Amino acid sequence: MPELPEVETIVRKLSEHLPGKIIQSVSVQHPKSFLGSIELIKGKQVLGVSRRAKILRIHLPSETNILIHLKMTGQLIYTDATTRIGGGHPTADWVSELPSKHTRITAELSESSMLFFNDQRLFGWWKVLTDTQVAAEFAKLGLDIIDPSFSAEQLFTVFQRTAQPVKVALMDGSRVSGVGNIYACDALNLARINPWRPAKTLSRVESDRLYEAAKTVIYRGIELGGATIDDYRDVAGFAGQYQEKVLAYGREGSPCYNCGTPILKKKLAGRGTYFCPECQK
DNA sequence: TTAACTGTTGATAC
DNA sequence: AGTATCAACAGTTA
Repeated sequence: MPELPEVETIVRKLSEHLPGKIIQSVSVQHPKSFLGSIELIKGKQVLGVSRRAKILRIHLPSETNILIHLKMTGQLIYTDATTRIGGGHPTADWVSELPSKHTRITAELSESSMLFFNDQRLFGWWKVLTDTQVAAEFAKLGLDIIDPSFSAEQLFTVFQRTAQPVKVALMDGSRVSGVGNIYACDALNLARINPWRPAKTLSRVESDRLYEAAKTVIYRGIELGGATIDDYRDVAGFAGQYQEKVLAYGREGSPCYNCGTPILKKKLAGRGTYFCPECQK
């Protein structure tokens, strides 16, 4: 899925629509997708929507929350009365056909609005948790790479502590959150660092360069509404734009923007890794 | 036809 | 403890 920019794009849109709405009913089409009690969220009014790492959080009263992870193929699609009238909230054509074969959860909200959770591969989930339980979940995560309280210093410390390839360390959510495969490949290309370099061999200068590069590509991803390689869609069902601006990811054989050398694709820790053999030595 | 691939991350086994 | 591999699943591509 959806890495940090994709989830952030969804959070920003849902924040315009959901607060104030009442969850009138929730129907679960696939039991594996929903953990916890529907009764705890039914009739509750949405207070807000936020994000930590790649996890979306719907805040409800009484210290109750819905955490949502889209994993590889999850989608959250929002519709309301203005969607159908064709007013201020246009949606992709296929959205009117929902629920679809891949719709796993359907929530009916007040004011004729709906929230659909589609997830082809069934890795994603909704969990109903208390504030305390949410805090426990989040405690396992490293800070977001774009969190203002994260720093170049902290990233360097993360790298110093492991001999794993720097790409693996960068993508390890228990150390630092939000960087998935697409943005990791692009950040390393922008910083001109080889993905296989043992993390602890990076100099402070290189680590800082990677930190800035990662933030650059992630902010670019947010500005462009995320990357749609295959399944990711925004809440209205439309594709993002970052895939058209990728630096390395998916660009096998195309010239590196740094030096013109064709981008290679190899496997690193089981993940497709795109890099430039010349400037990312 | 079959095998390998896919944006995630937890569990498991060294 | 740290790290590498696999598995969850369905669909697409080679």
